[in-house]
Amino acid sequence: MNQSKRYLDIVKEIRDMIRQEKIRPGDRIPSERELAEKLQVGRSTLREALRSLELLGLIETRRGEGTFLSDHRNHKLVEVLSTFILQDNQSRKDVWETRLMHEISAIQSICQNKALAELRIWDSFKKRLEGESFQRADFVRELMVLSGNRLSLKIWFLLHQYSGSPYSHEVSEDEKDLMLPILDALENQQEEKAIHAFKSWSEWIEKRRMLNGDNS
Amino acid sequence: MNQSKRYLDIVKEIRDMIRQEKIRPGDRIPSERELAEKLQVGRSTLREALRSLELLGLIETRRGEGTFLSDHRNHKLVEVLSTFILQDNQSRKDVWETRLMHEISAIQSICQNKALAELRIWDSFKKRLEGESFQRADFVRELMVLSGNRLSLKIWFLLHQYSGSPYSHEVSEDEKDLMLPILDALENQQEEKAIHAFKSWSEWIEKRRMLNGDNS
DNA sequence: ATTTGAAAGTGGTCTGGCCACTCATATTGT
DNA sequence: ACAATATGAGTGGCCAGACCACTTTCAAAT
Repeated sequence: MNQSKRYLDIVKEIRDMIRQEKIRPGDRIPSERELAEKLQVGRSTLREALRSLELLGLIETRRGEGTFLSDHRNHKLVEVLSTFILQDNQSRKDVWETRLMHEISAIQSICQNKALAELRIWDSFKKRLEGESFQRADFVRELMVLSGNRLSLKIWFLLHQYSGSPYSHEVSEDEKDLMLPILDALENQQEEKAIHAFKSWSEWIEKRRMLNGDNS
Repeated sequence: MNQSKRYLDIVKEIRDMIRQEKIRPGDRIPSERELAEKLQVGRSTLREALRSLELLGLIETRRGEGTFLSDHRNHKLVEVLSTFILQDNQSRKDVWETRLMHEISAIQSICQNKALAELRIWDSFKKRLEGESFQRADFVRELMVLSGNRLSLKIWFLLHQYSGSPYSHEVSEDEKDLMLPILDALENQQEEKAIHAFKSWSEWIEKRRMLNGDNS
C-alpha cells in the first residue's frame, strides 16, 4: 500500500516530530544519525528528506554544527519559485507592472493604517531627503516594510533585483520635487493623492531609464 | 570557495542539462547511475538533488522505469510548504492579501483595456455561471489571464494553490448573487464598482472559510 | 589565566551492495 | 504459428559503513 516514497513519509514524520517536541524556529533538530536511528531508516534516505526540506528553505544545515529549523516567516517560497517564474524571457513590462502593483498596494495599506499615521515618521523621511545619501530603493523598501505584508515585501524585493536597478541610484534634485508630494500625501493619509504622486514618480524614472540606455 | 552544498550545484547542472538537451516535459532523463557518472558524483549525493527536485514537482520518478521531467503543474511544493508554514496566521494573512492584490490589479487592468471591452466576452461568463459546472478558481484564473500580465498570473497561481483552496469548489446559489455584480461592472468597465463587488465576494468566501473550519 | 590541541560530534560524500519493480526479449507450451 | 511464460537487463529505493571537513568543547600544557 505505502509502496515506495519512504522519504516522503520521513518528511511528514519530521514535521510531526517538530510539532510534538515544540521545536521553534532557530532551534536545533536531532542529528542525522539520531533521526535515522529513531525513524529506523538509513542515513542516506533520511538525508534525501532533509535535503528536500532544505531546498524549500524549511531547515538550515551547518556542517559541524547541526540542522536547524529555519524561521519560516522568511519563507523561501519566493526564491525557489522565482527560478521557475522568472526563467523565461518574461517581458520587462510585466515585471515593471507587477512591481508597481506591489508598491501601490503597500501605499494603500499604509494610508489605511491609522496607528501608523500617528507616528509622524514622515518628517524624518523628509529630513533624509534633504541630506546627502538617500537612495530610491531604500525609500521604496521602507514603504514595503511599513505595509506590514512580508510576503509582498519578498516578492517586491525579487522583482526589484530582477528589473535591473534603475532604482538603486542617488536621487537627483529634480527627483526630490517628485517625491515630496508623495510624502505630503502619506502624511495626511490621502490615499488617492499618494498613489497618483507615486505613479508620476515611477513613470518619470521609467522614462529616464528608457532614454539613458536599456541595459538588460 | 563553493564549499559544501554540492547537491545544489547538481540541481543547477541538471537544470542546465535539461535545457541544453531540450528535454521536454514527459521525457525521460538519464538514469541515476548515468548522471552520477557524468557529473562525477556519488549516486547518493545525486539522489539528494533528485529527491529535492521531485519534492518541488519538477521531476517524477517511477521505480523500474526511470526519472521523467514532470509537467510542472503538479507542484507538491505547495502542499508541503503549506503544512509547514500555514500555521502562522500572519503568513496566512499575507498570502491572502497578496493574492487579493493581484486579483484586484488584474481587474483594474481589464477595465482599462478598451479592446477587451468590445469583445463582449462577459455574456459567456454569465451563461456558464448559469450552467452547472463552474468553479470559482476557474473564473478568477480567467480574469488573471485576461489581464495580460503573465508574471502576475504565475504568482497568483502559486498563491492560489498555496492558500489551501477555499476557491476550488463549485459556486453556490448564494454566491452567484455576489458574482453577477462583478460581471455587470466588468461589462461596463466600471472599475470602482467591479473592485468593490469583487472585494465583497472575496470577503464572503473568507468568512465562510473561517466558519467552516480552519483546516491546517 | 591564557593558549593550545586533541577528541567528540556534526553534516558532506562516496562506495558497493541488495531489493523491488518494469519492460523487452527469449523461451516454452499449445 | 500463436500465446503464455520465464528470463535478464536496467531502473529507482534503500541501506550499511567508511572517510572527510568542519565546529565545539574542554582538558592539558604553558
